[in-house]
Amino acid sequence: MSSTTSVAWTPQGARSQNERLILWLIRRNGPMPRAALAQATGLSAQAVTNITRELIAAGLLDAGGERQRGKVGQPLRPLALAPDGALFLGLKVGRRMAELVLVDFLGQIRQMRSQPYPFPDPDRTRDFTVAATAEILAGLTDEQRARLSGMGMATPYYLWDWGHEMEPWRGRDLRLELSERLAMPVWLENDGSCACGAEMIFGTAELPENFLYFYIAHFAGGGVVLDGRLRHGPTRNAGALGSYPVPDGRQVLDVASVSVLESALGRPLPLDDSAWDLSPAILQEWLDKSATVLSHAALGAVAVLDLPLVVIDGAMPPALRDALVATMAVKMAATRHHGITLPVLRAGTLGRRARALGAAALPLDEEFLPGGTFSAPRPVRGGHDPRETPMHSRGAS
Amino acid sequence: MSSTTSVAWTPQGARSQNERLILWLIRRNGPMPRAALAQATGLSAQAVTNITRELIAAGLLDAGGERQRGKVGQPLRPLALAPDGALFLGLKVGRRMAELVLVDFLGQIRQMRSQPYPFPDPDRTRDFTVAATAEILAGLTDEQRARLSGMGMATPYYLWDWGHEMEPWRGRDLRLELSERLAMPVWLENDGSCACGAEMIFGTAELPENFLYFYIAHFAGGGVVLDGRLRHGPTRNAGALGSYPVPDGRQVLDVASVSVLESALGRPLPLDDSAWDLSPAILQEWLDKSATVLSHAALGAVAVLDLPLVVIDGAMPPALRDALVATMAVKMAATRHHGITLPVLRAGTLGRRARALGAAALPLDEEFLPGGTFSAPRPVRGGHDPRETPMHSRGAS
DNA sequence: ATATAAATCAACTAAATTGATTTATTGACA
DNA sequence: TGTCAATAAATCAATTTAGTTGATTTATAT
Repeated sequence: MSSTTSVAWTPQGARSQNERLILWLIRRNGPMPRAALAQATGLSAQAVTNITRELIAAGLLDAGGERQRGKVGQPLRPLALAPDGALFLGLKVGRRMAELVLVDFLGQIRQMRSQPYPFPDPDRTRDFTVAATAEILAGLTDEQRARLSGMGMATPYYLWDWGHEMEPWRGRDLRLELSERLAMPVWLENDGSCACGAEMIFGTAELPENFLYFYIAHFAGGGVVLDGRLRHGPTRNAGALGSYPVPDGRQVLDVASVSVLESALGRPLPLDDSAWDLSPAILQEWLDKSATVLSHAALGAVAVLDLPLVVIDGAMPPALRDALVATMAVKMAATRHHGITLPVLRAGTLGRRARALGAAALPLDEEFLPGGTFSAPRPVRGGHDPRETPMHSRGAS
Repeated sequence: MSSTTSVAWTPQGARSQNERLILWLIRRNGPMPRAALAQATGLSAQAVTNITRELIAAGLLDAGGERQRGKVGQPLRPLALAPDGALFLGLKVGRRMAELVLVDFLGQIRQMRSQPYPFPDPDRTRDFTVAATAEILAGLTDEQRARLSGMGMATPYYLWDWGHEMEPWRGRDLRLELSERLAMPVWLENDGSCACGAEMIFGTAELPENFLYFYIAHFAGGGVVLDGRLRHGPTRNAGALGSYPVPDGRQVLDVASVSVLESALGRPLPLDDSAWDLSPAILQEWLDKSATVLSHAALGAVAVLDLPLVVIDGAMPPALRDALVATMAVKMAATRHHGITLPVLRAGTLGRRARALGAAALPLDEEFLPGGTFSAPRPVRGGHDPRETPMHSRGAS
């Protein structure tokens, strides 16, 4: 017998859920008139009127858009997300650089601060974050500060396993420390899953309900999306694609990561979007081996989960990412795959920015997305669960 | 942007959902008093009173159980599932035998018919099913016939790929044919997923919310359970563990199946629960190789999905199944698994009966389980979705 | 006899629904 | 070109579903 810890439905819980659903539909499709929302949700026109009235009063939706005429009947009045409806901070802690971004309700980056380092250190990362946050907050109006939902953090898990310099991370709870210093709720999620979440929420391409996502940076990671929801798993370790076992007793991370390429090269690669100067032989060998293990992992995931799409993104020049996708397609077709349908392969749309954007999406998810779209953990501060508070109780602006 | 086709919540939809939740809790925990149900669901005692009153009137719950005294206060009056609340037919079509069972609301097998064959043929399977169903129906009262929810079918997918004798299955829709001949709704699901669903719904061991399930019979298959729900995937091919790619360019089904063991042996093995007479050398080699590929697949699934448990069951003597579990545990620990927590391994509790029981659970899921627990497809007959009809509209018996 | 806890009764509330009404447009016709 | 019916969006008013809360009844242990 399996234990399903479902929770009962109540009329009281419905409103908040339906508010989130409407915001999500507009985020996905762009500005929508109320009639289209009624159709998409299955709710009555009246219910949509009631819900959107409150969302407009709360400053989350904007009804001021151009009326759409042309068809018979009253013209459509599209409702758009209000860019200033909420603001979010996103912190990415990487192997060689930390990055803090301020993102608005539409996913536009409004501010950005970064700090490169030879290796990440918890104390210095905390100090950088506190200082950079203070700087950013100083530039906001009172109204904007009141609408800051919180901060999300994206870091690789098990950092301390990656070298003795990273040992200080063991046992540290930077999320808690930041939440106390900054006096705001802070969420934490694996960087690969964050990148995947960013692609779902802010990415520019249409995505199916189910797909696998690889993110290749200094480390290799990723995420799994099922039924439109990013999975995190019981111990928040789902999408640990770097740990996926591949032939020869190795794992994906032993082969397909930028750190492997840097080792072969004997020098570090640029941290910005400038071109990578690589010898063709080294590049080809890395591409070949990486594509082999990644396609092996992709096929395994497809056998287990029946996924129609695999997205590949990473902190690398777009041309290299596209070459990796192309090589994977060849390798995958050449592997025995009786009984499974080969997935479509596609490059991601966010590249280097994906992790910080995904971090910022953690508080957005918690407050504004329908149940578990991005599956964020509970925040540190406060005993109350924001999911239980309807958005209109934020009050009109 | 990912597309989430969520549906809005309404007070009207809540009742049916909460009825299912309460039935599920009692199915899982055994007879429960109303107070415990209120606690488990988060609903008020009054709401539980209202819901259970209707479920009792509909003949699905039985309040006649012994009062539990011993604690201070009014004694507990446990509510139990009514065995005759609903009946279900389950059809398993295997490589060497078809089996039809009649199962009651508690999961007890009340009737069973079987037909062995050298290989399955759609016409003969259909005729057997129609005849056996008529026989079973003839033995029921009118009341019982009215409470028959429908039939579920468990078959391997892509049967026609397994030999030219199975070619007639290509393009056949036996589900539709049976639904028309029997004038009842018929559901279809992969046999490995059915076995997994049976373990969830009728199994006797406590299971976590997330686990992987292997079912080793003539073919190898399985299922994945996430958040207490069996996944089927966009094209109903999730849990295709037989197609999982393993080292040496092979797949799980090339190594870990009873058909491989029969080939090595040069003769078929018994279809009932009698002991298997195997040479130790052949057995050991099969165990060794099978355990290797299964543990490889299990580790991959754990990397992607963060699963704490792997269940292994199959159509084989329990001792052999247990030996397979033990061998897998050794292999898995010996594989490199940096960054992942090894799952617990455990044998299933249903063995040979799992597939037919799981087939019968398909209509049960559709009508009585909370949303998508077993993720059954929609039935063939009728335009209406039984999920939208509250159970008490079935009327009192 | 009293405290305790289960279960129910009665009254109230949240958030939908349905049906009638208002509003702004297109397209037909004088 | 001006007027009016048809159309469809959006809103208003009343109703329904299915919860909740607080008071009451009931059966037990101490």
